[in-house]
Amino acid sequence: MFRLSRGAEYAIRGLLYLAMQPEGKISFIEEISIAQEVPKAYLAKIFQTLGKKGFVKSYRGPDGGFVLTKPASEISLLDAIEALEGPIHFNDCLIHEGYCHRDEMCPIHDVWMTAQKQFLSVLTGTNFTILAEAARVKAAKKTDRLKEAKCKQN
Amino acid sequence: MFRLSRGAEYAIRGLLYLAMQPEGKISFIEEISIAQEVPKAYLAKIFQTLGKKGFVKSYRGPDGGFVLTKPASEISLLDAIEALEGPIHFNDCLIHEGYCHRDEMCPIHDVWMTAQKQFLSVLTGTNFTILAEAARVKAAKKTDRLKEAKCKQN
DNA sequence: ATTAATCGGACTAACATGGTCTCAATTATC
DNA sequence: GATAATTGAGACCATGTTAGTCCGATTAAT
Ligand code: SF4
Ligand code: SF4
Repeated sequence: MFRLSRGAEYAIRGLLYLAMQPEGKISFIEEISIAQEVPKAYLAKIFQTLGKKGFVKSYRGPDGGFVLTKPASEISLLDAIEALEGPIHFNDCLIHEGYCHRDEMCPIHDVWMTAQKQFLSVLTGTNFTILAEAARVKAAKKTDRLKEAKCKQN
Repeated sequence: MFRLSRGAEYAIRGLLYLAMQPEGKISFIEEISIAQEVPKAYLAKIFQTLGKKGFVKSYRGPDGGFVLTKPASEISLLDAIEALEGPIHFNDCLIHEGYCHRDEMCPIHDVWMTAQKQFLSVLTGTNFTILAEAARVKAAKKTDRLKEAKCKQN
């Protein structure tokens, strides 16, 4: 179906939130879920798998929560997605050479290969510092637009 | 899940088969299903939707079967896939501008946009004459390899 | 009439998705 | 030490999608 799962989408939003916090600040699930508009219970489950995969560290008890375990620059968008969805293969024949016995005579195989390669390179080329920075820029632009609109009203 | 559905895979194989036949030759389901290793009954259903979408024309009765309605060069890989799976959107926010109200402040949105654009351009850039030609080249190479191997044995 | 093919749709089993809910464990604070 | 806030683990569930099968109706060539 070529569509990002909801779970992965939420994982990305969650990690992005952490990446935008001051270094080392502990954020708890409710805070993230409200800011990023993700169902709290679901987000909690997602962060558990994110924890198991080693992207976040958790603290229990009051004032507990989550922080990133690595610098945001070392977590790519692909990492986040694959943590939730598992490895990406556009078609079965891309799981490994010879998985589909038709691949050596199949002209479609190669198309999938290049398509997937390009796709993955976009996702690996984007990490969470880039995203956090882009978010700040976009937010600034948005407030600019709002100010401008207000100006015109007067 | 970012994976091609079985149905679309079969549709592509079926269309490729038709594209490789001499112009205007009628092929029937069983023939295609054997050549392309697709479950016959399933392929039959797939060809019905392919018919409704206007890619193939059908003839009933004995000696009936299917032919392409347009030149193979005018059917892109994307056409084939979307005929079976419906339109492709990597993420909900790509359905249309504003579908996700976060898109104007979301840094991830733009990444999906470029990723999807690239992906679609690969699929639209590949049509069934290209594929048919590539198939012939690959087949030739394969028989070459076999001959070579036989040579070495002696 | 027989036969070979598509047409149309009902039906199914298995799996994936997108959650919720509950209870247990941990820990800061009073 | 009691309380409260937080994560941890996992059972549970409703719904939708996938990948088919199967059957009876229709069409047309012989
Ligand atoms: S695209 Fe070709 S190689 Fe890949 S699964 Fe389909 S038939 Fe096999
Ligand atoms: S990527 Fe951003 S804009 Fe797209 S659906 Fe997720 S939050 Fe919305």
